[in-house]
Amino acid sequence: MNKNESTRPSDFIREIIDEDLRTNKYGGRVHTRFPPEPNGYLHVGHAKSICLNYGIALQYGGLFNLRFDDTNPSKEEIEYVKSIIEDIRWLGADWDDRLFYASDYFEQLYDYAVQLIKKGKAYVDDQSADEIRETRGTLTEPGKESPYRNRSVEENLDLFGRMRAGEFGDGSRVLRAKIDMASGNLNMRDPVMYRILKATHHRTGDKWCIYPMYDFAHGQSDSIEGITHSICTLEFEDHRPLYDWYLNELGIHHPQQIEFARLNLSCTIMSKRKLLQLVEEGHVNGWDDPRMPTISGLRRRGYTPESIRTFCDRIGVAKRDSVVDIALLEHCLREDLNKRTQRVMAVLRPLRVVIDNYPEDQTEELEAVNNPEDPSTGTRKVPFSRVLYVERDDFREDPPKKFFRLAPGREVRLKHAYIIKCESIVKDEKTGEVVELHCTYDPQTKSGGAKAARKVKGTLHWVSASHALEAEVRLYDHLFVKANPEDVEEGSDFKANLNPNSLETLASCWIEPNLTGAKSGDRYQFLRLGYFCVDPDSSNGKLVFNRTVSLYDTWAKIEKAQRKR
RNA sequence: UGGGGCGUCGUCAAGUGGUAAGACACAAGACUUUGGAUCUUGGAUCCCAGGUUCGAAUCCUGGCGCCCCAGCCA
Repeated sequence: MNKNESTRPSDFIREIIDEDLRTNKYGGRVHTRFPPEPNGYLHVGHAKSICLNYGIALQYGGLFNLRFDDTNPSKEEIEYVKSIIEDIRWLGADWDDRLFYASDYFEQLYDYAVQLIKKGKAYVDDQSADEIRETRGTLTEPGKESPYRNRSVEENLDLFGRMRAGEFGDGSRVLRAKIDMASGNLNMRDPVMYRILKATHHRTGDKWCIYPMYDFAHGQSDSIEGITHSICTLEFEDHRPLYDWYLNELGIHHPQQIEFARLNLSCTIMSKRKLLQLVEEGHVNGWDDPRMPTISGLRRRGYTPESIRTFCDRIGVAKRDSVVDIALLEHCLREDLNKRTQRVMAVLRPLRVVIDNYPEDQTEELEAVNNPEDPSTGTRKVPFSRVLYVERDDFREDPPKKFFRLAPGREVRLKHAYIIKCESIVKDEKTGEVVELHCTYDPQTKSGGAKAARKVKGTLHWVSASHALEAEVRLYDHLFVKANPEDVEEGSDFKANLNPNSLETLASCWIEPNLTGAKSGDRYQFLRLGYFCVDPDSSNGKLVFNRTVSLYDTWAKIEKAQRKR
């Protein structure tokens, strides 16, 4: 990420920060954080938050912390903290040595709780979870005060100490803040601060058997770290009064919580719970399945961190619920890949072509530009010979209007090579399927040659049959068929909208020999087809490619329009 | 019938009383040895209704609509 402010849009959060800087609210400091709970993998929605928080720190010359909100040992795992760290690094955010965990603060948090008890602002409640729920009231009715609400400070102190000591069973008691059971804001109706959970924590082990709730841990952790602007999503708006209450009662450094709308993307889902469901029920092949909106999925798919950052900049930051068209993400991807990716030829659905008038034993090394967008990347040699493969889609026995590709009697240019003409076709006797094309080439039309200027309507990519490498190619499409996956019939759920064709595997494709030795993660543009990257499933013997995103396909659009007529 | 938010082009999103940026998508065209890339062109009166004002998307009043909250989850 860079701090190029001219391209960075302003938003209401930066306006608040500008104002705080103007009034010297935090002594000119700007300090943000990203506070993930390690109970799942990060997705693009998190990327938006990371880019926002890190971007602001960078822009204002401030600091950015990574802090795991690990206050619920029953849901959290070390596997998730590892993946989260890896993903944020990959995205390009940098927290220097400020990697923290809410669990680092358990002792301090405990002390804060004791302070509140001493102030008469917190009490131990012996009611069961059910009783607490029942007495919380409803959206329209106030709650009832707990019979234990007015215990003495001494008794509360004693009980809380014994809770920590492990004298009581899970769920038998909680520590509650004493606020207002009649508040219109349910979060203020004596919220639970600590619960008893005899579970092993991935960092603190069995040291604790009481754990702070999010509301009690989050704001105080922000405070301890000296955070100035605590940026979170809209659903925490209702929690801000509580966030403020704890900090005010404790009289400690008071960051400002600011809420923004989380990212929603069309044709996919962002709920961690549902993503987990897709993984566990085998609808996808893991968290890093290239169809997943997870950072690890996007990475494996071939997305660049730059393209994701650009995307996050372009979608803006606001407070209204919104659904961003996934086409924008894909546009940012293509824009980046177009500039940086080497062009290469690959034939996904091969159709054999024999150039009848080309010498049987001859091979030419033709010069091919690596990237027309970046001449400094130079050229490479591509072998040409008598037997080639072209794309099956590039031939039609009975071509429709505006079809500029190969057909009986038609001429076409082979990229970097010659103009060829289709003289005859060979069909499978039984199925009638076209299995081979016989063509002639015009030696005068060699690319770069004297008479190369002759124009033909179409240009095809190709590969020399005897030189090409065989590869597996995985084509991906949107995970869901509807823009809004939740748009389903009564009684059904989002899985009904899963796209049955989101993955198509092509087992034997042919790619130009220059890709020998391509490594996992390497990205290429397959000419006229799209951007592809080498999947980690590749072995020495066989390369496996993921289609990151297709190229804009004007012909497909024309054809679709023709079908409508 | 409680509390908290939000409503500007198909989708995001600027605009902060002076006469509706930009991006994506879409459509049309130019160019092209990737039907790629690139370039040009096109389109919103701002949820509704009143009001204030010379002038309102921006201010006031009243509606309507959408989202979030009743975990000892975050």
